[in-house]
Amino acid sequence: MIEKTMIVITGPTASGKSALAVDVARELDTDIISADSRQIYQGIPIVTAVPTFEERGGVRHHLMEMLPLEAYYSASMFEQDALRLAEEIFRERDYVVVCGGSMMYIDALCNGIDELPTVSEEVRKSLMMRHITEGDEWLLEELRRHDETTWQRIDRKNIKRVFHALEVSIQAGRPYSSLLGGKKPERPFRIIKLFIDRERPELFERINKRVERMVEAGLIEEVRSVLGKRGLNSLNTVGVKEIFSYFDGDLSREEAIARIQKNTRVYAKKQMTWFSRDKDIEHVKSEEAIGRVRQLLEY
RNA sequence: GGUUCCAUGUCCGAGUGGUUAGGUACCGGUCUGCAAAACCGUUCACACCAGUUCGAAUCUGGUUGGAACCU
Repeated sequence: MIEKTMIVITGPTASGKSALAVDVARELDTDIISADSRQIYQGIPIVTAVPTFEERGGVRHHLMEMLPLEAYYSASMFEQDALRLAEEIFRERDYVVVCGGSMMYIDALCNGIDELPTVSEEVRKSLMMRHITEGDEWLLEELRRHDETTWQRIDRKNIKRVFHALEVSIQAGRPYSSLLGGKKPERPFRIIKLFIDRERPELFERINKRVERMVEAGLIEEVRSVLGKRGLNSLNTVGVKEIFSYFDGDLSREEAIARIQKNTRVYAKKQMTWFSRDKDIEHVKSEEAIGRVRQLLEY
């Protein structure tokens, strides 16, 4: 019998992941699980490039447009949801396709992520208040008190991470560092991880064009419709912040669009950097990708 | 044609005789819970030509380019 196999398709934004995933899923007659931290939200399909009905080619897509913008979500929650879905799909199929560019989500799904307590609103709020009044130095001292190990090795300029390590330590009642380093879990299925490579000039060209298409498709109106919710993390997204600046009058329409293109390129580069050190990933050229999948699955 | 003003790295932008502005992009990197987040590193200048000076991005003259106003 065939070993259950998860085919993970990732790559920089605008590299053509979604289309490839649909091709593969159709060929294998299975579903797609989206691994995208923004497409999971409802209300911003244009700016997050959610595939249209036609683009989905009849393939069922999971974990897409399923949460209100206010909802909290994380890599760990994604791991749980994706594993549960995969298990369900594997009951009837031998394959499942995962597609997305959210680096940490893919890492959590493939390699697992340590179990951490969910930080309560009370802990988070009170820490936030004190941080505001006492400042970064105080926060660092607190971290040192609660978790010397993490204090030693953390990037102390990255206050977001300092804050998180501290809030988890407080919530757990033990150092954050003591909660890490769990064993890499064994997944009950084979994982094939592919990264779509594209020449940088070509990728950048695709990004620029895609942003233009988004504008034509109603990007600005879409962002206007969520203007009242600005400030939410789900809207701290390339393509949304720049249009907010345009509404504020800080940028002209053209400047805003150019900046979206620029920031999308920056994001694509981050994705490339992240995956460049993943030794389990296979880099494939976009035009060779489908052939490589067939080869790997021994057709 | 005349008068005045301007000319700084990809872009924005400070400096007005003598140590790195800064930001941003590019390039490179970090990453175990909001990750399309957050953070870090390197590189890149003083429009051009003369002159003054121990020393000029900074002062003087000219050249080129630009802006505003006048005719």
